Amino acid sequence: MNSLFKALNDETRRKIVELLKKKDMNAGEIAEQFNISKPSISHHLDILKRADLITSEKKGQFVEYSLNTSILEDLINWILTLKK
Amino acid sequence: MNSLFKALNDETRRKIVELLKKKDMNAGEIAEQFNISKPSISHHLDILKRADLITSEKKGQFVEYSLNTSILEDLINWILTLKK
DNA sequence: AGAGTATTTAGATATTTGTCTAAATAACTA
DNA sequence: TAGTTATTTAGACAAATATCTAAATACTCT
Repeated sequence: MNSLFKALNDETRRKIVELLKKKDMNAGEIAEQFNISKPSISHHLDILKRADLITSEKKGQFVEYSLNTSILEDLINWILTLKK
Repeated sequence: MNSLFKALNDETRRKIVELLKKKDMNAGEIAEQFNISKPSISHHLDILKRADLITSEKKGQFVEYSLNTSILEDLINWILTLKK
């Protein structure tokens, strides 16, 4: 739960997640969408991956990232317990 | 959205929110539940309040805090857009 | 094998954050 | 009014975080 909230507590990472909702993208394509260096984006991707919010797959020299929506169930359930 | 994720990105604050789900509590009662100084708890309450997750009402010399679940709608909606 | 491209790792740095103690503010009580 | 209790504000500090550049790794292609 901690890693999930931590991962989403950053505007850049939330935007990455929103991008990946539309379609899978490789690291370079993701980085293009931001005015942030590639190493920084790589770091954000790592945090999202540790939180299980995204998965990655090596495709030749590219690394393709995909959204993993199943983990969001946990988040929704936590929130719903608060709303009774 | 930013302040909401920031507010929830802390174990102590999430526990405060869970406590307030059960019943309204004043600042001192909340602080009793943690091994953290009262000023620190006061700071956490301030962050939760800025995120609109809780409200406060002065009652004599006490300040009573309540959970505001309506703001959680925004959070759920954001998550649901990701799940399509 | 060597050059070029994609991505990550390492190390540095400035900012943010959670915590503390001490002091200030506010309200009750004798 | 003076003392006590409840809470917040102020200021300091260590740890965490987002970012950068430079270098390393991994893959492609001629």
